[in-house]
Amino acid sequence: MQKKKYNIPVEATLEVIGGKWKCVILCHLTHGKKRTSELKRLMPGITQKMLTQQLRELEEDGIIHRIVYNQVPPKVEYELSEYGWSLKDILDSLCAWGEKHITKVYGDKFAVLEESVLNGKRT
Amino acid sequence: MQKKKYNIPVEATLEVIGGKWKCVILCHLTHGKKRTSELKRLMPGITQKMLTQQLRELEEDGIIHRIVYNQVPPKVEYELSEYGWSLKDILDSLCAWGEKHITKVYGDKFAVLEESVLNGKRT
DNA sequence: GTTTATAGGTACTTTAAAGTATCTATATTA
DNA sequence: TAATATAGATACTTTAAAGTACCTATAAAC
Repeated sequence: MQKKKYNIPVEATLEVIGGKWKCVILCHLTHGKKRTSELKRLMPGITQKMLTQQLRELEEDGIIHRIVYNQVPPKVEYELSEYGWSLKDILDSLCAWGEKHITKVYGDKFAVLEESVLNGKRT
Repeated sequence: MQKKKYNIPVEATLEVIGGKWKCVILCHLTHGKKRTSELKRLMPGITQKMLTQQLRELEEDGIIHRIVYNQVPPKVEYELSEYGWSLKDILDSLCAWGEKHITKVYGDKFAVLEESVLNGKRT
């Protein structure tokens, strides 16, 4: 494997957990293994395609494990790998900062979680 | 200000420090205030436009301060605000994980940092 | 025999992110 | 007088990320 050159180590981290969805997926997985349909419910804004795409990439990077049950209808579960668990502190602090930030900006403990307005734009 | 709805707090964090450059800029600023030209040197892959654009956004979000010296040629410095410093732990752990990941994947302590190959593609 | 649930594939399109090129200002230096 | 350094603006283009629509399989339930 050729060496990738980074100008600063954080670039390597972002290559693995960067993007719109990966941190969100991983945060959910820190609360235990989840099957595909659960993840979809937890992330109402994600599409089927993006979900599987991101899961595949995380799997390739060794961050999560994919557990396939041989049954119909299909059942697949995802869980953090041991390597994925090494991201726990990062994920927790990202979540914690987000909570505080929401409080600071919007005044409330937490901006209302409604199943509407899932398109990522301010209402 | 209307309330933005997040499905999980980490989304709020990503809104502030997500994207290709912001974490990199902020990591550099954790080592002290930097003027524009310094940041450009530290991030050989970034363009003038992206640099100022990201700096503006970070400033708007209250993460950094822009200090303008009234002289010619112009001198402008950027530093983390107090609020920005609240991201210190996140930034440090992102960097630390990146270092370990590079070691794991590429075997070396650190993939060679060369000023070439800055286009973000594997060589 | 049609519908349901589950997990996913794939081609195509749209949108957002990022990059390129060219422009500004002005005191100082050569 | 022309070049230099610095920080930035702006219009435009390219590329990458994300989204849409439609397709597969199969056992069980209705």
